[in-house]
Order: sequence, then structure tokens, then C-alpha cells
Amino acid sequence: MTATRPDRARLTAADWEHAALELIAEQGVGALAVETLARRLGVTKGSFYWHFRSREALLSTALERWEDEGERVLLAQVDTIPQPRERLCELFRRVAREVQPHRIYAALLKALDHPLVIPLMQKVTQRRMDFLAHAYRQTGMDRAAAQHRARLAYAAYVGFLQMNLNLSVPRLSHEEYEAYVEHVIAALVPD
Amino acid sequence: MTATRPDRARLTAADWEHAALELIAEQGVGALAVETLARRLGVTKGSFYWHFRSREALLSTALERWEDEGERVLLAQVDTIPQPRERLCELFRRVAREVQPHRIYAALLKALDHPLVIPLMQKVTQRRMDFLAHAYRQTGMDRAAAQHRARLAYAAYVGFLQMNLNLSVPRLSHEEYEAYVEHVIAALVPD
DNA sequence: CTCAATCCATACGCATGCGTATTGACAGCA
DNA sequence: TGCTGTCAATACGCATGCGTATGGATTGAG
Repeated sequence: MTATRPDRARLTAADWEHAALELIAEQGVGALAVETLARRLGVTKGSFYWHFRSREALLSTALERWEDEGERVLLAQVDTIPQPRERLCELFRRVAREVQPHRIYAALLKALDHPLVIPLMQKVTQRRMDFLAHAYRQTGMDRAAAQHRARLAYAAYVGFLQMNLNLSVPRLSHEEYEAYVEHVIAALVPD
Repeated sequence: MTATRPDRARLTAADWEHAALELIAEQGVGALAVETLARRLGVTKGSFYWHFRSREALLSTALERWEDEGERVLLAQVDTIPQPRERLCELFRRVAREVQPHRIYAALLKALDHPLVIPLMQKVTQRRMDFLAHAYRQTGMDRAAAQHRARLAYAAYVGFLQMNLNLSVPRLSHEEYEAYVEHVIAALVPD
């Protein structure tokens, strides 16, 4: 685990994957080009094709890495909160706070053309909606209502990301943002 | 206004624009290529560059056309409903029914990289959110709450489109879909 | 010190897709 | 009938970006 890749001359596959995710976060999946990445890392294509079979291969493993490192931490933390309603509120608040980690997610929303991105996002979406539905279920909702509410809440999340990160709809001030989050919690968390 | 372009030999700019929107709806903005379109229309590039200066020019006018023809009808119809709450419910239900017209919108959500798409979507988003905020205001909400609720509702709309049209998250049956819409209305329309 | 494995540079081939240049076909009109 | 404007076909140039081929440099093991 080398800290943020000091500039030792030789690279590893993981370095390429991290750089790829960084580039995706900044400019989207479409901007992920081999020579662009190479320039960023101070090498040439020659290096890349030693570590990876193809551009697709890099994208594939990078996305895999993102899925692994992504949400485990957050969900694990939130899962320890005993009160069901409090757990949902806290989940919403924490998700609202972490704007940075969502940059890649927002970029992937713009790449739902791509054959590698689609199944990944399907998995992630399903897992998260299941988590939400389970949480809602524990607040006393019946099965159907919990699933509908989970879908609604996750749609609101996805749409919000789309509007704020991909569009730059008139930026919310910090106060407005906090107020919005509380409004959402009031509207989507029962009682 | 020729009905769905009968195959007269000569084409007009409007034909290209319609075909462009059709292609965008099916395969996204990225798939909008000059020669692809030409093949569809049974001609070659030579024709295209008589009608348009460039690919960007076509995309630009096609998007303009979409914005014009898009939402005016729906919003005008809904705007005639006197009761504020009933107006919101009806808006939600009608939007829910029209799945087809949203295909282009969903495609544009995947193209929020593109310099022509971004400002267009900003305009459309802002206009629709203002409409929603106004409607919520008329149900008795204060200004801030109405804007937050409008943002939430529109985010839910965008996210839902993204999940259903761009992802193909486990398709909802017709009954489930209807139930979901009613759940959303219950959650997002006051009283 | 030598050798082999690892990592990278350089130079190329190739496909795609935009845009241009030139010529051709066909209409209506004089 | 000939002319002109409109629409289209063909052939090309050019840029981008992927992938390959081949050789050079560095490192660690023996």
C-alpha cells in the first residue's frame, strides 16, 4: 500500500486503476483514453499495454475496484445504529455529507451506454435499494410500501446527483443544502 | 408537415432533425453519426452536408426542436386544472403515463458531458422545477418548503427515468408501477 | 558480473468518423 | 429546349485513438 503513489519510476496495475478512476471522476468514462492516462502518469502507451490487455480490461478492473472500495464502509457504519428511523436519517445525512465519493457514481450515470457500466450499476442499484427497503421495513412499513419508498428515496438520490454534479443547476448554498436534506428526511422518513 | 416522411426521394432539414431525435432516443447522443443517419434515410453524407454545416449544427437544431415540441402540451393541459393539489396529482399521473416522450430526455441525461446538451438541460430543468415550485406554493406551502419539495419531486423523476430507461432495473409490472406512482403521490403531494 | 524478468519508449498499422471537393441527376422555368 | 437551383453520390484528406511490434533500460537473483 504505497501512499498515493510517490513518483517512483515503475508503475503497477493498481496505479493505472486509481488514475483511471480519478480521470473518470473528473471527465467521465468517455475521456478515459490510454494515451491521456499515460501522459498523466508520465509514461507512454508502451507501459500500459504491459499491464493491461486492453482499454476495456483496465476499465473493467477499475470499476471492480470502485465497487469493492465504495460503499462497504458507509453501509457498515450505518448498520450499527439500532433505531430503524434514526438509521435512515443518519444514512441520508451521511450520504449528503460525502459529496466527493459520488463523483464517480455521477460519472457512471452518464455512461449507462457502456456494456461494462450497465451491469455494474444494476448490481449496485439493486443492492442499495434492497438495503433501503430493509431499513424501511424495520420502521413498520409493509413489504410493498417499503419497496416503493426505497425506490423513491433512491431515485431522489440519483436524480439529485444528476442535477447537481452533472448539470450544475443553480448551486445551493450550504444553508439551503442543509435545509433541503432535512426537508427530504422529513418527507421520506416515516413518522 | 409530411406524415412520418413517406419516401419521396428528396429530403428536408426537418427530416434529418426528426431522424436525429429518433436515433438519439434509441441509442443516445453518442450514436448520432452522420453516416449512420444517412444510411437510415437511404442517402449518403453528400446529402447531409448540403442541409447542415456540421454534425453539431444538426444536433443543435434537433435539440431546439425537441425543447419546443416537448413539454408545452402537457404543462398547458395540466395548467387548466383549478385545484392545486389535484393539479399536482394529475401532473404526476400524466407524466407517469407518457413513457415514450421521456426516451429522449433519458438519453440526454446520459449526454451531460456534451457542451450543447448541458445548457439545454439546465433550462429545461429550471423551468420544470419552477413550475413545480409554483404548484406546491399554491397548495399552501411556504416559499422555501415549496422549492425543496419541487427539487425533491423533480429529482425523483429524473432518478426514476435513469433507473428504468437507462438502467433496466428489474422491470416493474403494470400493477406495481401504478402502485408505485400512487405511493409517490401520497408521499410528495401534501395532505 | 551476468542474465533474465520486468517495465517502458518508439514507431507503426488500422479503423472510425468528420468534413471537403467534385461531379451528377432532376426539377421548374424561360 | 436549355438553364439554373436544389439535392445527392463518390472519392478523398485528416484527426483521433486503439492495439502491435520491437528494442532499450533497469532491477534483482545467482
